[in-house]
Amino acid sequence: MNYFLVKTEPGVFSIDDLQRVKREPWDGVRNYQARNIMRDDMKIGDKVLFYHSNATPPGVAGICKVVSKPYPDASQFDPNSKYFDPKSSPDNPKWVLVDMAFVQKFTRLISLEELKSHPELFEMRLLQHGNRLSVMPVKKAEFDFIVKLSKLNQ
DNA sequence: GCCAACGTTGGC
DNA sequence: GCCAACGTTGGC
Repeated sequence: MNYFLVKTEPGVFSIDDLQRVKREPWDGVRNYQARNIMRDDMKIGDKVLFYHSNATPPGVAGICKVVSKPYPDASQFDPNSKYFDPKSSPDNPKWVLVDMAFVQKFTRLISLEELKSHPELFEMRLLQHGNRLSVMPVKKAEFDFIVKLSKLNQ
């Protein structure tokens, strides 16, 4: 099993939204590196940290999991979507996604500040200065450590 | 709202 | 293929 982290702006789609709808196509990713990770590395059953970006504070809000194989992101073909890509076509889709399903909302948000305070997490891609990738791999040890943090009172 | 860090685009 | 201009991300 592999582990990952995905970013989302809670004003657009939050962990509460995922809990409500249970399952969601992870659409709108328009970065080749992030796409390749979804397409090539994510397998059904993989666990994913659900990160709230552009939030106050930003941080890991819970866990979701991969529940589909990669398939074309429908929003790329929709001229009314903000994710429309005129250079893509159904014959030759540029963008793929996987479906994510709700697993758990943490009882408390693990803020970016708190993540930065733990040497065990210093190597996380998320914490590297200037990192903007919205889909990234996470080490099992890092994943487990963050889950453990979520169970502490602070 | 600012700005650093990048990724993308397009002229040449 | 280079590279300047531009756009986006995301913390602060």
